[in-house]
Amino acid sequence: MYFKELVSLFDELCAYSSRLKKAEIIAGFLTGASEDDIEIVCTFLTGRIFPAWDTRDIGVAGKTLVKVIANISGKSSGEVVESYRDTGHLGITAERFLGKKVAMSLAAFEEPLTVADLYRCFEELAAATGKGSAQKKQRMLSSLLSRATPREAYYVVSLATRNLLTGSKEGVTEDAIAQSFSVPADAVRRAWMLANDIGLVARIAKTQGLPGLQALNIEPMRPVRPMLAQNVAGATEALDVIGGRAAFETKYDGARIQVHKSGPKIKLFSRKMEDLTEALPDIRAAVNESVRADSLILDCEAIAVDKGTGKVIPFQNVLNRIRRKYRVRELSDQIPMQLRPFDILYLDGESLVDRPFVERRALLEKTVVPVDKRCTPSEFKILDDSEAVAAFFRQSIDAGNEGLMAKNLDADYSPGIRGRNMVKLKETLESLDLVVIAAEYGHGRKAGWITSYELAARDEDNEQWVPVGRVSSGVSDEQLRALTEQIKPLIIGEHGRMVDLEPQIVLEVKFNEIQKSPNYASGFALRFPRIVRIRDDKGPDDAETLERIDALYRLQFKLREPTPT
DNA sequence: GTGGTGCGTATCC
DNA sequence: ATCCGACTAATTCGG
DNA sequence: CCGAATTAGTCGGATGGATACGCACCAC
Repeated sequence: MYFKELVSLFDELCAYSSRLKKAEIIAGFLTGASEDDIEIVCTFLTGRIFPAWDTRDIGVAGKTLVKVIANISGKSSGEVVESYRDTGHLGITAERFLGKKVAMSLAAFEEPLTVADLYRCFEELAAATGKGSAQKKQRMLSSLLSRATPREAYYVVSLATRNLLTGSKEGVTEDAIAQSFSVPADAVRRAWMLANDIGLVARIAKTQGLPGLQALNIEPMRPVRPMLAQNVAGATEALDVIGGRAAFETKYDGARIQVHKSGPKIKLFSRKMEDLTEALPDIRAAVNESVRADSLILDCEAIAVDKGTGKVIPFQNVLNRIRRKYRVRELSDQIPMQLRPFDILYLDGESLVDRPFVERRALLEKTVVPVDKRCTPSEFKILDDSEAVAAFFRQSIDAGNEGLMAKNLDADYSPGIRGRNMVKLKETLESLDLVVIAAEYGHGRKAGWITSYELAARDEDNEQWVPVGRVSSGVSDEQLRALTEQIKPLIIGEHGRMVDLEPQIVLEVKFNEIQKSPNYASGFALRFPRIVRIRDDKGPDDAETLERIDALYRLQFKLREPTPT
C-alpha cells in the first residue's frame, strides 16, 4: 500500500467531526487492505508507531524534527520554531517548508513511499543507538522527508511526534475493525485489552473472525490493559455513583504495577506495559514470599516508604526507583518499596476478569498472605454510610495517601474503561492566587493562542517574583482567547514559543500537592495545577508569597517526613 | 580518553 | 495526572 | 406515545511536574 493512500484516509478523517462517520470510513478502507498493511495502518491510526506492549521507541520528537526540517529546507532552526509558533503543529510547518523542494525530490525518487517503507524507517530509527546515533537519526529523517510529498511529510511528522490529529484513536479504530470484519465491538474490545495490540486484533479479525478473537486469552507474563477510574467529588457522590454500597480502598500514591507470576518466574509491568522487573528486586522478593499460587496476575500499587519509620513517602521517591537500570541495589536499600495488591485477574490457570469484584477480592486475600508490610493487600472496607466513608478518607489522607477508591462489588474487571464501577476520591485543597510572569503559545487547536502560563509568587525578602510552576488547564476556549488578548500588551520579551510578561495577571490556581522542585527557582512546584478562575479583581500585589507556599509545603508533612534523594 | 553537565526524549503520576 | 469540547447514548419532557 | 429536549457518558486533544536514561559536548 502506498503511503499516499493512507494520507488520503487521514485527510478524509479530518474532514468529518463525527466519530461514527470516521469509523465508517476506516472500516471501508480496511476492507480493501492486505493483512500486513492492516496491522500497520491500525497501529498508525491510533497515533502510535509500535503496539503498546512493544517497548521500542524512535527516540525522536519535536526538537530533533525542528533541526531536520531546518536542515532540508535550508532555513534556520529559529525560522522553523517561529513558524511552529504560528502553525502550532510541526507537521504543518514541515509541509510548508518542504513545499518548495517537492519538484526536485520527486524527480530523484520515482517510487513513492509505501506504508511498509515508512514502518521500516521507524523501526530503523528505534534501532539506532550508540555514539553518533542522534546524527544518524537526523540523516534518516532527512532522507525520509525528502522522499515524501509535502502532505506526506505532514503525516510523517505527525506520526513521529505522536501527534496525529485525525480525531480518531483507539475508540474509533475499535469500532471500525468491528464494522469492517463483521465482528461484535465487544469482542474487539476484549481482544484489544488482552493483546494490547490493535493492529494484531485487526489482523485476527480479518483472518480468523470472531473465533480468532475469542481464542485470545489472558495469560501470565503478557500484560493486559489496566482498569481505570473516574474522579468523584466526595463521599456522598462516591456512594451515589456506585449505588449506595461500595467497596472502599485506600488509594496509594505510588505506581501502578501488574504482577505476573508463572511458576518460579515473576515479571512486573507498569500501567503502560513497560517491563519494570529489573528495577524492583525488593518488590519481586516480597511477591515471592507472600504469594500462595503457582501462577497469577495481580493489579497493585507500589509505594515508597521511609527506610526507618516505614511510613509512606512522597511520589517523587517512587520515580527514583521505577525504570531504574543502574544502581538498582543501592536505591532499593535507600528507598524501599512496598506492594499493595488490590485485585487479582488470573489465578492458577483461570481467568478471573469476568468474576464479580467481591469474589476476586476474596481470592486475593486468600492468595496474598503477607509475611510483613512489604506485600499486603490494600486496606479494604465495605461501606454504605457517607460518614464512615469520610472517616476512612481522612484516615487515608492522614497516613500520607492520596484518598480512596470506591468499587462496585458486583463489577467485572473491564480494562481501559473509566466507568461508574470504579471511582477515585482525592483531596481538594485550597487554591492560591499567583501571578503570570511568562507564557507560551499553544499547539494544534489552540495554535495562535497563548495557552500556558508560568506562575510566580512574591518573594518578600527581595521583592522579586519567583516561579512556582506553570498552569494551563481549567479555562474554556473563550477565556483562553480573552487571556491571549489580555496578555499580548504585556509582552516584554520573546524567545522561541515563549514570551516574558509584565507581572499583572492573577490566576487562582488549584492543585493537589506542593512538591520540591529542582526546576523552578522558588524550589517548589504545584502538582496537578489547574486554573480555577481569572482574578481580574486582583493585582500582583495580592499574590501569594513564597513564605506562605513554604509554610503550606511544610504543613503537608505534619504526619510524615519527606525524604527526597 | 575520562568525567561532568546539559539537552532531548519517554514515562511515571 | 487534569480539564475542556464535541459527539453520542440514554433519559426525561412536552404536546 | 412519540419525537424533541436535556442530561450523562465517552473519546480525543491539550496541557501540568519529576525523574531516568542516552547521547553530545566540553574541559582537562
